[in-house]
Amino acid sequence: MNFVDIHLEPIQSDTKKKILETAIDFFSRKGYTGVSVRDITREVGIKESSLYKHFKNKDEILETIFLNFRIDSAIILPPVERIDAILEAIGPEEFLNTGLKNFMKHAEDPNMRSIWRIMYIEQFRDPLAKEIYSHDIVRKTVDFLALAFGRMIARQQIRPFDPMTLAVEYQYPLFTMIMEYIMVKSDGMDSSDVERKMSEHVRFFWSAVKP
Amino acid sequence: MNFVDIHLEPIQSDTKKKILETAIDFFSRKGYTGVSVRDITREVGIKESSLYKHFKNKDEILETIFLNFRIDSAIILPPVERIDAILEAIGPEEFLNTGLKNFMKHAEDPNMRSIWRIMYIEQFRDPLAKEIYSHDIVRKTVDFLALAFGRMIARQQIRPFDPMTLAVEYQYPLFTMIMEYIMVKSDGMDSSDVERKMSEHVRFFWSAVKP
DNA sequence: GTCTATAGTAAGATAGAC
DNA sequence: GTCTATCTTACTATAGAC
Repeated sequence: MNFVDIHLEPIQSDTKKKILETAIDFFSRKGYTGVSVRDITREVGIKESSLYKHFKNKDEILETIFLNFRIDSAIILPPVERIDAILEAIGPEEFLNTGLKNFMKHAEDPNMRSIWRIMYIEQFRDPLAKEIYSHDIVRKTVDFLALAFGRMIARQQIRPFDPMTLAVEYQYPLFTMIMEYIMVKSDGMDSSDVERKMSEHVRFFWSAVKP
Repeated sequence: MNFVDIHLEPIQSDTKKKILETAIDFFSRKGYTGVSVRDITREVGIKESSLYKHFKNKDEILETIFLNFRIDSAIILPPVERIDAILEAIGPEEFLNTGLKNFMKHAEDPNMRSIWRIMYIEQFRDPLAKEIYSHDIVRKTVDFLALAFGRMIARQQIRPFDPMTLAVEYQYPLFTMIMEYIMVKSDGMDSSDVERKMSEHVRFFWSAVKP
């Protein structure tokens, strides 16, 4: 995974990258307040004082993680302007399946999954984490889907429900499943049950809305 | 709210109760590792050493919280044996609405909502919290619903889908909505949007499965 | 069951040599 | 950019007087 620092510059230094990856791993398992700078530097193999040559303080590490989450999660959804073109090309059922595939690709990276865990935890403690999760993930996704379902209805590709209701009905179960998926994978367990649930959901939803 | 200690004895002492409620409040906002014994005793108005007359250590406070969550969350669902009687009495749509009402009543207590936040946070860090949330909440609820939907199908009260699929389709969106509800309420914000989403979900689901 | 006092450890962070 | 050394504060927990 390619990280950027808080000035959006790519992180080149191996040590800085290792600090970040270790922090991501530890924060995701113990929470930000449950991990000390000592824990991180011990794992990286440097002294505590050296860490401060790479990050101003412990908080800047978390900021960096949040920033990279923002950037990398932004590409899960295609731009709103492309909705019509996509619906034209592949139809609504495949539209939904492709969205799922996009997320799965995004979540292939273990670092990314760990960052999801961090967002889940820190949203309760950190106002910025909460803002990022509830805005960049929840709201953005639901708004995008409401638009997409609106277009599907206009094209008579699905039955005429309220688009926002459809967006919630489609995405809210997925939010729970995504959390389960992140959990299962980070425990090194088999994820096929969760993935089956996701496919089954798309199927059920489609059967409920198809014309 | 009436708490019990780790030996299942009701907590009578006002100080012990105040320690527990303060811990619940603080843990729910900053996480277990983000709150010190000092933070708690300062708020309660006692010295740190006094806290150890009530709890063996910091960990025992968390154990007590988990135990009380287990006990109080267990009464959200009626016993499995009563499913048929309930379906007989009120029918499937009202069955679902009543389930929602039961949860809402359970979540009326601010302490209870704070404990839900604690479970959300600590499941990522604490194996016991994870076990409680994923078993006592997720699995138990879904299994209960699968049974209930199976009975509804046998009674021809809904269309014959796979009961487990129905359970997931019904409950997984609610898990996300419950989390939203807990969040919104603990921020002192208006919860009517989330509550509307819940009702709307029951309506949508019912329209998808009704005979 | 409260307090004062204190032990012993761990925390975040900095100074300055190399 | 790494290290040693250190500062200061904060942490959990206990001893013992009242």
